Amino acid sequence: MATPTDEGAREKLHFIQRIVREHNASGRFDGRVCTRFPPEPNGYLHIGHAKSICINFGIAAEFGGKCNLRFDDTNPIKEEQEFVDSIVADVRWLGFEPAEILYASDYYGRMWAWAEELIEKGLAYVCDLTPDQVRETRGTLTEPGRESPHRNRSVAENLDLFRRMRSGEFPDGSRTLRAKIDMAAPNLNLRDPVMYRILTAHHHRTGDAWCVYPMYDWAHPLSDSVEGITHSLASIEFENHRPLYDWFLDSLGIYHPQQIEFARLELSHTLVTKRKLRALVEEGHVAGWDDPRMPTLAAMRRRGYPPAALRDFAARIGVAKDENLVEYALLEHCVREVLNREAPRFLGVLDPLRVVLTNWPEGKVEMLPAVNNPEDESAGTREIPFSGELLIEAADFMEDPPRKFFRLRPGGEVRLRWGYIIRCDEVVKDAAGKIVELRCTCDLDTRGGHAPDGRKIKGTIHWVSAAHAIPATVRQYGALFSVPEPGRVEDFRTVLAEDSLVEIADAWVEPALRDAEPGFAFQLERLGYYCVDRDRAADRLVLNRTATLRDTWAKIAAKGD
RNA sequence: UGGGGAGUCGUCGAAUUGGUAAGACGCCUGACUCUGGAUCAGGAAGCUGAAGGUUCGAGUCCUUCCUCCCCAGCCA
Repeated sequence: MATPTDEGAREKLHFIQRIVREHNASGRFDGRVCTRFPPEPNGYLHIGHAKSICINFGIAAEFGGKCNLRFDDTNPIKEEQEFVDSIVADVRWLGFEPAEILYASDYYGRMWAWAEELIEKGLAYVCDLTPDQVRETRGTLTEPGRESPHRNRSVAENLDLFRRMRSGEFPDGSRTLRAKIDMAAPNLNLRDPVMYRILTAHHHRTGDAWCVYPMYDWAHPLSDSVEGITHSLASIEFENHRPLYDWFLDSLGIYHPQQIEFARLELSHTLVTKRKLRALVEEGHVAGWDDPRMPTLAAMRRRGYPPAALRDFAARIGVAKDENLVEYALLEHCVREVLNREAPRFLGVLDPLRVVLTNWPEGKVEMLPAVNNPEDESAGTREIPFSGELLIEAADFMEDPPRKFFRLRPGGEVRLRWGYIIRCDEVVKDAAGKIVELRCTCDLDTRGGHAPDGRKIKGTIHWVSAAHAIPATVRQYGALFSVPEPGRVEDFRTVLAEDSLVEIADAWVEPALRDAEPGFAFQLERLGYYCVDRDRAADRLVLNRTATLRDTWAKIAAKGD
């Protein structure tokens, strides 16, 4: 393993990597590295969790250690098996295999024994105060709290009461086990924190075996200790809890991991708060936890984001302690980078405009070869049917175009991708003046798009053969919120973007896409990256737009106005 | 106004730890191009929250101040 003094000293390491190196160098954990990702199974994982997962599994892999997936399942009221299943699936999808999948609830027995040990040491007591009374006696940020009248019960009485709490003798909320620390501590977490509360609830794993459940602050350090975790990586809001983490472990005199806190990720134009995401789902602002507009991993998977892009994103945003708001554009960049390299290309038209080739032989259909992926020769080629009646993108024709518009115009020429060069001879309009058809001449000598006379054709547009194209419903997704920091607005519901989902029912794609399976990711040339949604039916293709392509023309056009 | 954290280009984020402010995304130019994609080349953009101080020299050390975040769940 590298030490801080060797060549590696010049590498750019983040502060956690540095700490681990120092520990390895000093032998604090005998060169061992063991981390854990500890989600509570009360919701779906989001992009913020992906950062944590990548850091925890990444540190373990980097130092030849291991990383566990441990469910922090200490609150049966909020937790469900559905969430543990989705979390396991999401972690694996992201590309990580836990050394072990464990549950804090696996340690309930040991935790109980340790609690009795603390009582015997005079460091914990059963308190009969109600929740309201506990709050009233806790003090405030500037005033110390008052000691509970039950603080000095005898060990025997505490033990007796504690065991009776477990046997179901007392009603919910009537008693708690509290650590006897310091009601005047400036750190509120040290003012005799609750270790156990009485909760008559069915637990998704332990069933009805318990009616007392441990609090996070008590359960977490013990779970870490049991598993031999070396570096307990937590988000910054747990920094205030570290003294308590240390106090429990030191009071018990058991193996003591090092807790290290890092800043959680904030992503622009979205929310990474479970509570608010739940509200979006429950209030129907989105179609579910995996609605492709959501920042959950399930949604990103459905949207077509490759897991490799998320890992790359996590690596690029870095690890530090200051608050940060990462621009969504960086995530999109990572997504495009992977997809550009891997996604096969196809042609499809979202807003069709009919083109009739007046000189094309009646009824003739030609199969034209097309390259599947210019970034990957091994992706091979396919054939696309070409005929005398085509559909092109309405935006690729302008009757009176501005300067620098090099697509189709009256009397102008344009190349059909992988096809022929055509010239627009006539614009057909309906009674309302709307353009409904273009009558064009096809230069029959330009098959494949090459002009034998060497003339330059600046524009190339996408198309499909009207008779062969298959219909598709396309869901175009954009940012869920119209402002960069919806989390800072009084009510995030007021800044929900109205056009975050635009469904196009009349899109047409080339026939090669007919049998594409849900999840299949590809590029619709000149439009963006798409994937087949699980909503697709045998007779109806449903596509999700994963991301757009960079659109230089849009910028030019916008400036022109 | 108690305690704990944090302040470096628009956004992230480095700086061998006192030695003369990386890189990435975004933005702007240009080249190239059968995706106005991709790629390539170049550019603008921070005097490092502020003010003092130490020093030949400070983002790095000292002092004072300012701003932001977290904590008063029997949530995690």
